[in-house]
Amino acid sequence: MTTIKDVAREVGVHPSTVSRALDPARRGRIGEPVVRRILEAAERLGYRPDTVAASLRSGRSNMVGIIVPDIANPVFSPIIGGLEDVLSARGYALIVADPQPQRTGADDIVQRLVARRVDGLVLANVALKDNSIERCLSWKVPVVLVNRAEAEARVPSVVSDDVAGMRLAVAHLLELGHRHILHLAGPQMLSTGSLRRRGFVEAMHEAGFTPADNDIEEAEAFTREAGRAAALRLLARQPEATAIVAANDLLALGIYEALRETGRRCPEDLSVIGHNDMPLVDLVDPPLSTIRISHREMGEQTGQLLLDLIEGVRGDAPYVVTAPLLVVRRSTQPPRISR
Amino acid sequence: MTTIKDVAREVGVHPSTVSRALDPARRGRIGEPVVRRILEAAERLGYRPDTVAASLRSGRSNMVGIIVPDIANPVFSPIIGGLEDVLSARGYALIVADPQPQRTGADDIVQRLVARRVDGLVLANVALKDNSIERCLSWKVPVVLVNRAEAEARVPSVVSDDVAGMRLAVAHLLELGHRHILHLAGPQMLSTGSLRRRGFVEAMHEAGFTPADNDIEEAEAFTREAGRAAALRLLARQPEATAIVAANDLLALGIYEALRETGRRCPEDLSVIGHNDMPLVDLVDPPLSTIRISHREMGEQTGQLLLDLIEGVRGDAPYVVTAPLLVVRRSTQPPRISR
DNA sequence: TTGACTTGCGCAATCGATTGCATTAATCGT
DNA sequence: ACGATTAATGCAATCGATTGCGCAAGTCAA
Repeated sequence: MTTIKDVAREVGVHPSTVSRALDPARRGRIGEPVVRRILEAAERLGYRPDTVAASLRSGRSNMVGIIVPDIANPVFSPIIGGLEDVLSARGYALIVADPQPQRTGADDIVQRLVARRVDGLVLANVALKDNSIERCLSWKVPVVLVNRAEAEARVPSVVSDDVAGMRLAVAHLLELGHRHILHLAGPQMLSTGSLRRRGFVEAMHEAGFTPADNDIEEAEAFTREAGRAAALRLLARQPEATAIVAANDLLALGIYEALRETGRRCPEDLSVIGHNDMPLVDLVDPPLSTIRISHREMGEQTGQLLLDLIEGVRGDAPYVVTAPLLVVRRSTQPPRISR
Repeated sequence: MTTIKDVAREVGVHPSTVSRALDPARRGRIGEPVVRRILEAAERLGYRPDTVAASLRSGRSNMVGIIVPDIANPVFSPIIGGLEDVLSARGYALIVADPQPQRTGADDIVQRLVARRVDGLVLANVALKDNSIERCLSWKVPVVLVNRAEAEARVPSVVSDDVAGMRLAVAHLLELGHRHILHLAGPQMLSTGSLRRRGFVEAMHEAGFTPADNDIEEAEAFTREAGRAAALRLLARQPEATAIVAANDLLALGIYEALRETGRRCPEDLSVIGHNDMPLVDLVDPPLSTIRISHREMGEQTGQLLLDLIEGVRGDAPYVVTAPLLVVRRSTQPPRISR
């Protein structure tokens, strides 16, 4: 491994000069011909700056960490992809950490990442209350939330506009002629779960309806199985309803299973609309109508925001919302002529 | 941030003593009571070792990098998940890098990761020939391939047993009574593409058949669209066939589309079997029979292997294959009574 | 010509932990 | 009881780059 000293010796200058010449930002203070010779020598010797040594002295590591509950989740993986994209374009590396609940708490992970001197942190773990945020705040490490909001907006976050999304879903069903619309909500301890529930209620209100508590059922997790179970409860309670809006595609697929089990058909007997537009939901039977969210774009926005924060471009804590899109497929249709 | 010096001063010993006391491996050389006092003080002061400083001196970073072509790909994300799992359990952090073809070559990424002093590298980029491997070899950084094999087995790799998988698929179709079986192959520049094609041919041979070149068509990418196009070509050429084994689930779904377009039905007119068992293929119409591969497990094995390599536990370059599993759903059934 | 700046670069400290070697104190064999 | 080990800890160099400060030469105005 050739170091900065080797280059310095080769050119006949002091290492510090090499350091400056190699940094485009400080290159200006060095004479033009010297810079050229240094660049040339560095190239020739195959010099690669040692990021670790640089971090130690400068305090910046050019690394950011992201904490996700499940890397393989189709919601989070595109977020990671988008994030990594903008990060690497600016020379940052991304460390992904997936807290194993049984092994170590999420805030221990924050510690570990901070010990690695990450310049910033992205929190994608969706639990509404956990103290990772406090940890970051107390350590003064730049942090942004993604796919998750915080009640007191102390830190910036990037989320989909759940109210707008729910508005789209409700408007679509209303337009088809549905009047009795249910909501299969996600876990209320999770950010998206509660946000979307609120979005649903608000959207219904705007349309002049007042959903009863009975019209909403909460699934215990964002899984097909939990969706199936909750749908069974909900349908037993409200057999007259003609449509359900689910807080998430997985829950919607759970509804499919519940319908099959109870001998109903989608969309003839019940319209179902999901949320997220995850891969392949256009191929299930029936193809799922849903609200499309560009998670990759959310990841990109998160990266931009975090980098701005790290590099001090902005001091405020913006709350970025990305616009959702209605995708109509075949799981929604007008209700049967009723009564 | 409290450093090792602070702890030393607090306890009244030399920093080096603290360093040793904190490392379980070298703790033995330090007196028991001193160790206790150091541990206690470290705890009380909230000491966190600075990983960066340690890396600089020791040369190890406790980080490994993984280079993947697409983080959001349902094949790779569970691999990353499994890998991260075993890595973090042993105190390693995982950097994921996703080479943007247009921006920077994959070997540039290798350089960047090496500059960060990663202790090891996982290559998941599937192109059969690229020189990342050479880079790693020349830099002597431990590397293992995952979901990809190399002709000359210079470096260890973890792959699914494609021959066994194809054997399962072929045996299943044979057992159902199919005799004219086609293969929709993946791109042959990709490791899985060529391995599975070979697997198919070999499995057919073992069963006493000799697939003609005409029975195999290569898709240009592992995507639904490429699968559809290739399936169209293949079906036009071999309208008499009763079954297709696809190199991958996405291709199988592409076949579904081609069938729909040409007015055939699956499984009545043609049986289709995929490969990977990616999420949700049990919900498409019809539910896809496929070969299940545990990508997460592959990721875990990769992690183990890499750590062993890094820590010098083993010097050989093992070639780990994981066993695939046949999952029968509804896209395969006995052929119509023919002739 | 001189004093005030500016420009270009060298000097040396520094970041925080690790580690080979040196040193002191305690233990042992005979 | 004394030299030889052994055990426990201190010392100081080191990893490779960054950076505040300082110095010398050059520039410019008066």
